[in-house]
Amino acid sequence: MTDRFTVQDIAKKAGVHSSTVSRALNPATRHRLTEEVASRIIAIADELGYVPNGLAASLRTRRSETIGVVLPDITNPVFPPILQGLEEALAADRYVAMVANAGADPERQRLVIERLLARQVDGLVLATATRHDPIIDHCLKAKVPLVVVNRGDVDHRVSSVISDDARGMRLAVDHLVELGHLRIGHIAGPQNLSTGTGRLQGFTSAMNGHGLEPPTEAISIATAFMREAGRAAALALLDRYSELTAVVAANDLLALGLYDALRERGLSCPGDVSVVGHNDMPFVDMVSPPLTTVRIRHREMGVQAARLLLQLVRGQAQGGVDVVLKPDLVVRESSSRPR
Amino acid sequence: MTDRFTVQDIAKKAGVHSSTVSRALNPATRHRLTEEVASRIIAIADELGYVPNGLAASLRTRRSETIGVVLPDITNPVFPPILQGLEEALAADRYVAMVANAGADPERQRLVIERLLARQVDGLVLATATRHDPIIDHCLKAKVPLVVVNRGDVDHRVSSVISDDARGMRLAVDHLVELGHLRIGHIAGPQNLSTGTGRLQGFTSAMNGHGLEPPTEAISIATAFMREAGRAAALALLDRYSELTAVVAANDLLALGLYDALRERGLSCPGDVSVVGHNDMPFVDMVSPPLTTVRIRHREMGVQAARLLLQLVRGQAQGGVDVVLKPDLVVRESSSRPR
DNA sequence: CTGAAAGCGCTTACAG
DNA sequence: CTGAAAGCGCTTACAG
Repeated sequence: MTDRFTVQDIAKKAGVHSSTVSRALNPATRHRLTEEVASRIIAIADELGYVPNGLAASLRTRRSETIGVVLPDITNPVFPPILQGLEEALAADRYVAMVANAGADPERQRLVIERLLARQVDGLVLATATRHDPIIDHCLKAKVPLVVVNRGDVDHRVSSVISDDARGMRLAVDHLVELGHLRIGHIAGPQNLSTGTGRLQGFTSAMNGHGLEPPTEAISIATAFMREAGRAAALALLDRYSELTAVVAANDLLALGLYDALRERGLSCPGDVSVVGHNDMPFVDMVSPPLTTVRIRHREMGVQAARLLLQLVRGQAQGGVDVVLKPDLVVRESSSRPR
Repeated sequence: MTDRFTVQDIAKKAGVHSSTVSRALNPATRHRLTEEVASRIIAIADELGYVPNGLAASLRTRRSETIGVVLPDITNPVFPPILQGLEEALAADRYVAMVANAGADPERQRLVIERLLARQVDGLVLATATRHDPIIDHCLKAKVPLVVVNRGDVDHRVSSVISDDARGMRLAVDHLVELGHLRIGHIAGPQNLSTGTGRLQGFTSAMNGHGLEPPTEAISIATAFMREAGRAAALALLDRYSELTAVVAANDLLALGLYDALRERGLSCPGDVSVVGHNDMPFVDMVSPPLTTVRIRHREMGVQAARLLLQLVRGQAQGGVDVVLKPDLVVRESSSRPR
């Protein structure tokens, strides 16, 4: 923020008033000026390399054209594509994203959101939402336009972009049942996240749809959507439900943790245990064996979230809208007929 | 940006002047007030849920406490850890990152940077820099504090945080030579990027250090640091230098493309060809075979970049400083003795 | 220790 | 079609 040129500088050079400069530089008001005056002003601005002070403009117009994005963990490979889609759709409307990695701690998340609000973001995208998140209440009270992405708000107080988890789990279970599996386990995600509960419910009802009733020991809940937590949950599962011939993991990271556990127990995949993941995150086609998984279009998720939010910001839409993306099954080599 | 409370509102409630409110709310000036007045003001601010307008403050103080981060492609797995480190170190100083995905097109990059400057970022982190990047001149002319990350500026006009590529390639080549390899190929990165040239030079001099002179056909230059470009460069390399027993790739994405090419040609790794990558990006320990690679501490890279930039912003340092990170070799299963 | 005033750089009703 | 004025919400020399 050094000594840049201002509308005043240009006004002086052009021999006009600063308000005229402002009108000339704004495409929407340019037509109200004499052609000659407008082009003279623009020429001078170009010559000086004038860069408008967006802060001053925002203070006056009360729009910052900035969106805050709150992530729990940017190194989780599902978020970069979401961010890519978000950023792309926002940029098309000259919006810019302020990205903050807030971790899983609600205290820290609240602080991060406070900072974004202090910077006058026009709206917020939360990828951190838990099922009944008090932070959502907080945002709602502050009347910030808000969209929740990847994870939904069970109370439907807010717009969200999520994947159809019931469908995703049905695809996974149908695939395994078609291959001949009957004793299928599930490594579930944390039950305070909608993706955790939604996929667990989806698993159970998909099993029921085939007349199968998974025993309680078939379900192992991981403490986090992370590889290490997946490994721990998988070890427990393998120990107490050793008859299983296949496992559906609530996401790919958990599936990779399951791979680790299988290796430790000397079990082969898919020989001893077939595995299906969820997300189709980058590079799971390269792991050994290449992972069969449910594909979610994360980039699209980001694009939709940006559109939803921009409509909210402009008052062109109401909150409480859910965009539900349709996932597909990608069959690779981690699933085969049971022994 | 709705009707929030302002210092005026608080001043009225407290029966003081707005400047007194400002002083009470700023920890650095609070001590100049009577204990009683200060705490009364703070209590009222808390009660109203007052959130200061950072835009107005920035306009006045000429510091936005915002840093612009320009990435070529956030879905490239090296960037999330860099971003994580950046964001973490910035947040510690109450700074926030505006992240823009600019792609590889210089025109678009320039536009993106212009937008960030218009929003009055206090500094810029560029992960997009080419070896002699005109955009760096542009930023220098605009006098924005600037740090280049991951890729260096060959002209040393600007501070950068990079990895010691000569050392990295030496580690890779030494490892292969120790295993008994003599005919080693190199899949190089684009030669307009410092990582492309630096690693190619590093490869050649490491080979020379062992009295080996790689023939011209041992080097294949990829058009981009991407898996598909790696595959294409690898196919060309395998065709024209079929005697090779090992390949060093300039990064892991290229190595994965090489894996694709080996599979297509019916060659095994490490049986027929040993492979060493560069970066140790997430999950290359899970691919088949687990990739031997040079580990760069990308998170640390982001942390250092943030520190360097913050010093620059505060005038506590000059530009033109290079922080060079020391990489290590991680031996996995893609490298073994030659047949 | 506190107040009153000025000003950061824009935009936009209001005149003419 | 253009100008003059006011104001967005802060902070900070300057008084007293």
